[in-house]
Amino acid sequence: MTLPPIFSDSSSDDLLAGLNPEQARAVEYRGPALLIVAGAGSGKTRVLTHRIASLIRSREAWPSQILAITFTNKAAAEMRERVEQLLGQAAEGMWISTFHSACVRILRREAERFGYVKSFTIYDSADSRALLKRIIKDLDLDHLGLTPAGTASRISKLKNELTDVDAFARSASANDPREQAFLEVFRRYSKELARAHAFDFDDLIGQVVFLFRAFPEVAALYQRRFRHILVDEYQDTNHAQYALIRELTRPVEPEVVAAATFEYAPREVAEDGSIPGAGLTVVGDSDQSIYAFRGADIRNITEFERDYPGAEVVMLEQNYRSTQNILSAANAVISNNFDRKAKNLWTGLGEGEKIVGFTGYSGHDEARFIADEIEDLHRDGVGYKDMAVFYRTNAQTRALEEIFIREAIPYRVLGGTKFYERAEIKDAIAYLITVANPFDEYALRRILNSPKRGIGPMTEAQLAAFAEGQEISFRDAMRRAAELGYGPKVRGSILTLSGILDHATSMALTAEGQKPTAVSDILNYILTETGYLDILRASKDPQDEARAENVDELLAVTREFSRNNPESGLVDFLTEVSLVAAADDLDDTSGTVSLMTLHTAKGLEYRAVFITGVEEGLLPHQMSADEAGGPSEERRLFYVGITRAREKLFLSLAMTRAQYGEISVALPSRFLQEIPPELISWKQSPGMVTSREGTQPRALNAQRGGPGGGHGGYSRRSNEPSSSSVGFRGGSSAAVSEPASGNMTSSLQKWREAKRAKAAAQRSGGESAFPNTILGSVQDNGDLELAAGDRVEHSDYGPGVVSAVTGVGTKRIAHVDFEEVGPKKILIKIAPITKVSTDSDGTDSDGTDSDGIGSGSTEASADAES
DNA sequence: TCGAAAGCCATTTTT
DNA sequence: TGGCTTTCGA
Repeated sequence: MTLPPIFSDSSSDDLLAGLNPEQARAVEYRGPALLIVAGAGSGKTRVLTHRIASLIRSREAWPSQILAITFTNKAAAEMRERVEQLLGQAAEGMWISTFHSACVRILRREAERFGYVKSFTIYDSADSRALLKRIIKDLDLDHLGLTPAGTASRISKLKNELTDVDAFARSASANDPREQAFLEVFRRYSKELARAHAFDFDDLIGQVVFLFRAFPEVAALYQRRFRHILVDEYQDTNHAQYALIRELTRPVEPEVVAAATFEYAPREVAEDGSIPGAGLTVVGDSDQSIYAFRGADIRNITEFERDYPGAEVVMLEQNYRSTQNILSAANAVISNNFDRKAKNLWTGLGEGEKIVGFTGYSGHDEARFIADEIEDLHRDGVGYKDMAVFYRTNAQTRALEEIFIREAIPYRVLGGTKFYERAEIKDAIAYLITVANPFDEYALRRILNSPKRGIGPMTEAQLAAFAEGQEISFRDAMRRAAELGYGPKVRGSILTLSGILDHATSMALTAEGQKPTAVSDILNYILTETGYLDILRASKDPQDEARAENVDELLAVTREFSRNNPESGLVDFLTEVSLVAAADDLDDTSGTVSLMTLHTAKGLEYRAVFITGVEEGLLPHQMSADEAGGPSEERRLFYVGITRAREKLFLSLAMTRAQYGEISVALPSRFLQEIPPELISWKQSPGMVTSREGTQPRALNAQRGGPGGGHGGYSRRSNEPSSSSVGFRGGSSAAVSEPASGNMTSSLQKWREAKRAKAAAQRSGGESAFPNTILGSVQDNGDLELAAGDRVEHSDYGPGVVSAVTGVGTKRIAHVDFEEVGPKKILIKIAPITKVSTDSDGTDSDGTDSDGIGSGSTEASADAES
């Protein structure tokens, strides 16, 4: 690689070139602790990489004395690359990785100190949950409201606080049966993990902290090694991670220095014989803290100056990413969080285009809008890879994907149902784990009968009992299956599998100094010998074909891995696989639109960003409503989403959304109203979609008839001038339980009156007829029963007679002949209608089943998803 | 032991 | 809506 001359200059000046004064200070400051408060898009990665390069170039640290912690592996790789670019050489020996990867590295080295094999298994959350499920079932404790997910999250929280079982047992109240039941599960869980030589995600951090505390001489190895520690996204660290950093930056006591034998040349030793603690740099932005649910403690960053007295603080407030309009929206939104330190991002990039808003009738409608805009942008020269679509929940991808496929828009979903979560992939991985870590009985049991080889639950239980009785491992029990008096078929199955595993294990063994066997060879051997692939391929289940392809894909992944890391073997592969993050499989060269959750979006940026589902109940999410700090965190999440956009930002929502096969109705998010209206140009505003009045506001996403009936805390703002000037707050409530019996003439008059009033209001309102506020709301008719002959009144179309009803459940569609506008089809559940009278003389409908396609008269609100 | 059918249930974000 | 578990029959 040829570098411009400036990069080979040994002076540090070029590292400051192009930086603003604050950034430069953050690069140059030398002292024990530095906090960089980096607003969104303020160039923190640049500052961090330049700082590392500066430390190395000035000889204040060797690359191997640098530890940089990032949030994802991708960010780590990128940072490494950028530092190497700055230095013009490979900066070998730098540890740039995530918390989890760094801890695994330490644990693998030190595992044997506390009785674990080096090849311990890493349990992801799904594995943990599966284990807990089993334990709860075994202990027969599910009646006390103990769910796998619930206990998993509670255990995770405890571990994040560095509370292990014993510590918890001390504080648990002895006379609360539920507490005791949980303790029992927790204890068993810890025991099973240890037995399987496995760590869960939280252990990876916590165990390192315990290790350091229990073995000061081990801690000293790392305290001595790392002279500078840099932590990115510090606002999302939890207590365990905080403690880990504290341990790593602790000075090494003189007596430990004296007693230790270090394998590297010692770092400088102070006069008193100690080794000073490492310098710490943390970077973060409390406005972007979005992982409190996972135990992140915002105080780690807000109280940094207290934790590290004398720490220098640098504020980066100039944004280099977004246009002013986008930034103003972001600032306006986040300023609604009361408990934050004021901070104002500014940009020199100019005003830019307005934010585009869109309100769809349904999730599909919204998706179609997005697809159209993406195509427009693409025609205007914006590459697909420069666009991203964000959503709050993974379930929202479905509608988007359907449209994207139909419109042939290349896209890629990050995270979500991950490749490694598929059953066939988990099976294959379980085989590899069984080979790597013979203690992991759960992996072994998973593949015992997969592919089907006639070893059912009965046989499995017998083997387990035999193993326990003989005090041997499950694996040994399999080897001695002949002693169990099975029929020839079962015995043969067990022994064959056992033999395959033994051989695979011998393949994986590598002599000292020898290159490890390629993972692909091991996997290929297993898949061939067990017939796993052949059986999938021969299956008549059409899904098995896809499964076989997935397994092939995994084989390709292993080959790729061996090619890229010829020095790495089976265990390294398994480690990498367990620690992939959603954002890691982002490929910048892919040329596809990226779809991801708002959480995954953190740290990324795109020229054009679509934030979808900006609705009450979704963003902010329902679940966050009664969590302490929940609404604030949701707002930060929205803020993170907004600030990912460089040039174009689209905010969209849907008035109805298919959820669990039901259609539910939503209100626009409160966050929308926090954005100054002049920043948004609505292609279709909520007001345009719900341009009707006189219906009961009702947030369908809120629990119907639920406690409080508070509609998810949404405070309606329909008393604002724009909507009250409509002047029609009709008494025609949507309370369908009391069908208004009325005479037609007067209701028609009333309707015309209302229509005039509304039109007048819109004329006088001009542009602001569709401001960024919410007019009315979508009506929910619940289970309104309609039949042919019924008279209804529609707030836009006026009175009409039902000619037929088709569809079922929430998707029932009424075919109505309106007096004013003729025949229309409307979705009963959400149409702004009221039943006026029931068909009394049994008028039968004609053309009962004329389908809506092609008739062109299907009202938009009937455009519901199926 | 296994497959199909039927009910049931949950649905936030993730290293 | 669909993924998952349970149930039932072979």
